[in-house]
Amino acid sequence: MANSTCSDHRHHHDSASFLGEVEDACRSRGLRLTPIRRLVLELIARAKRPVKAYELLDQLKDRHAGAAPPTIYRALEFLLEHRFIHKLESINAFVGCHHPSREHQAPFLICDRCMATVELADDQVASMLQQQARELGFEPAGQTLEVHGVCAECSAG
Amino acid sequence: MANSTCSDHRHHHDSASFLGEVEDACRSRGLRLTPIRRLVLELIARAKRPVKAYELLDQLKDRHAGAAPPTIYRALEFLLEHRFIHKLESINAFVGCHHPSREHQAPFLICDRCMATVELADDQVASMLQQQARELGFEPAGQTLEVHGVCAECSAG
DNA sequence: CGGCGGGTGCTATAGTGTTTCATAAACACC
DNA sequence: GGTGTTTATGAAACACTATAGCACCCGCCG
Repeated sequence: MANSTCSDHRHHHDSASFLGEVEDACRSRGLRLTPIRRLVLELIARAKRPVKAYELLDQLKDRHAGAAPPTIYRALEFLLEHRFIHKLESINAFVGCHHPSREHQAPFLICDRCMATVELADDQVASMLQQQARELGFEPAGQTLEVHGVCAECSAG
Repeated sequence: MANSTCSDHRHHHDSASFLGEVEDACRSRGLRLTPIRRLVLELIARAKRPVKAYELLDQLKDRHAGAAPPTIYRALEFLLEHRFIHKLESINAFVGCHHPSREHQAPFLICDRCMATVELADDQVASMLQQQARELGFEPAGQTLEVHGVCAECSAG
């Protein structure tokens, strides 16, 4: 399973267009996509799989000597805050957001064999959870929806 | 919000009955609920909130000198494997399972202010996700469903 | 007896994330 | 342009989360 399964709606399939989209978003929202942040985003965008913070750090060091854990975590914090990337909490890794234009809390499928992931386009699940939460007087702010299992390619091969 | 919101179906509300349920389950399934495992389960059951591994370790040390990280993690592994507890991946903490008898992948509400949690009884969300996954050829094995936000009590007070 | 398997004790280490404080760059305003 | 404020970065140390590896013990079974 590649990191792109659906072709029924527009979202970036290459890192270049993703970078461009984020740049535009930052310009129009007045956000500062500093060199470090851009580099980190680029590393995430280029990876075909979720990437871990210290992997990013190692790669970042090549292009930015002196990078330390806070360097990476600050960049990740920024990118997360503005929803340019997602954190997969169950594996402590980060992926680019495939629909950065829309507000969303997308569910992820995570293959435990090859670590490939798919971000589902579905909103329904998140809405249902929000509604259930509100019925209990709980004001929802964010969700983590992650399905582990084995992807088509891995179970075939 | 207390750690018990629904009254519409049976589940344990006190740690004693929970412990009993788990003991029964272990007896009938031939599992070894060793003293350490039982202690850890008891600590989790007594807590009103999700508990972190090293909190458990500190508490365990009082009753079991020489306990070290592996001690705790082994016990947790056992309890997770047999679904007597859940791990909340987004906060690295553990809670007792409120419906240990049924197979389930329950969604959790997690209050970011007071850290209280609710395990929803709902199956629908998990089923929907499973179905969506299967339609993509993905064989689901387990889910992490966690909603963060602010609970009724915290937004009132 | 002897060996196997699961559980435990213990040390060390890997992996993940944060605090702290000092410095520097960008921005807002007069 | 200067000044004050906010925001980003550099750097070291630290805190938290989790696992590896190996020795040992004990119960079980042939």
